[in-house]
Amino acid sequence: MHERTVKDRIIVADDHPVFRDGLKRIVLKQFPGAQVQEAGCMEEVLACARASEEPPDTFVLDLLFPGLDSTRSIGELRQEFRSSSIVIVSMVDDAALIQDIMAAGADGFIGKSVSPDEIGAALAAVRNGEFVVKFSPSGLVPARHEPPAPLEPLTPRQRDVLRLVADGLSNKEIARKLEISPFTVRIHVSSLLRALNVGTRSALAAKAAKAGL
Amino acid sequence: MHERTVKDRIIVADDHPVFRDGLKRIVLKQFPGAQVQEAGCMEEVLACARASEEPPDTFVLDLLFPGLDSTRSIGELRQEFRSSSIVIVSMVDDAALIQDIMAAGADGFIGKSVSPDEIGAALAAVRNGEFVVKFSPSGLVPARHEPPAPLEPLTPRQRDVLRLVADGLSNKEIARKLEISPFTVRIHVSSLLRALNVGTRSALAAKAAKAGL
DNA sequence: GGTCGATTAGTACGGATGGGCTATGGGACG
DNA sequence: CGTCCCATAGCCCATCCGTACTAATCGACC
Repeated sequence: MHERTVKDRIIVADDHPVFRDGLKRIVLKQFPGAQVQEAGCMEEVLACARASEEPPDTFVLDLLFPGLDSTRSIGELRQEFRSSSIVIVSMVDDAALIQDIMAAGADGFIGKSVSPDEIGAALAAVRNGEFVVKFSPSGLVPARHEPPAPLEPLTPRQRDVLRLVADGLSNKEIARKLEISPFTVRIHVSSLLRALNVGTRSALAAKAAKAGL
Repeated sequence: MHERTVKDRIIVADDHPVFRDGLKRIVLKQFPGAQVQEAGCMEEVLACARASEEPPDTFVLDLLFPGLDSTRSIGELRQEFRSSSIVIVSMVDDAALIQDIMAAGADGFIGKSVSPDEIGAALAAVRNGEFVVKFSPSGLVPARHEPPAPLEPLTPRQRDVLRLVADGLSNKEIARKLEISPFTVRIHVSSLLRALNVGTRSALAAKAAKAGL
């Protein structure tokens, strides 16, 4: 199928220059004579790919926009360049996302946490007709994102009070600011202590501060 | 102040090998004779940093875990290595996050989308004593450094107490933990209130939490 | 209409907090 | 040796904090 063993054309796309450089070096090490073209966005990728009569041999693409747009772009790329290899390199290693990407027509998925040598090997494998999914199963980048969550079940007034507690104001000061009675402020503070499951006003303040107010 | 012009020690940390390689190359290009050590996680960073008698000259750190944990780690690093430069390199360029990071004691913030040359220039600027924040392709913003020095003049014992205050512990509990008298704890708390120029224990907790303690 | 939750307001009480004061011992620096 | 800073410990006292209990108003929901 591929007679052209002399000069591979490989497009490397990543919006982060440093990473793009790194990927280019990996590719060149793996395919010494290859013609590597760089792109910083999807438009550049398409422009590069269409610039030549012959389709590129391999796309090495960062997940520019982690989301549904990506799978869509991959699908379109697969439509237009049926014989090219498409390898996605990405920070996130969410199993569902990977499945979507492979289903969209990618030939390989490689996590950025994988070492350069392994990335090179994976590229070679894909170039060889294999389908490769390779990322860190350990849990180095589980992309956890819970900080903005714990303030959800609070009532609007509770959030008002919490903000001011986090500023270090006393109940009396908070009362003046909100134009309510200090007694009422205490009610809210007490309910906040229960709601956030802490025992002191200071823990409340710390928790609020850490959660981004 | 720095007589050691011959051999800088620079620690480059990023959990993504490819990016780490790229950063290392940038650093070596900017500081040709430098001794560059690589780390893939915070533990390795600390191990490297403590391995030598002399503190490292510069830390170049990826935001390993985008979130509050990072500011905390930075704060601790700043505590332990007062004279080192700390430069954070990160994908995200959220203004609030950057402010938190600088407040936690970093000397510079650089987005990964910035070109290698500009990253090198920024590192040189920081090495030169400047504070640099650089992310959007637009420009270089020298950071002001009055507010970002909140925890510097504290005594070790004050920091001990502050950490526990930020956890929401009462004076009595802190006394038990530190095995000192509650009266003594109050002394430290009072001094902290004056030192950090706040009026309440809660403001203390919030400030400590924001500063990454 | 009845019930529930959110918000408001109050009283009473025990414990925690923070300022001001004094005092001792150990290092560091000159 | 004197001085300064840090850490320790204690006392007095005014204030603040948090809980418990009661109670009124309002809107939502059944």
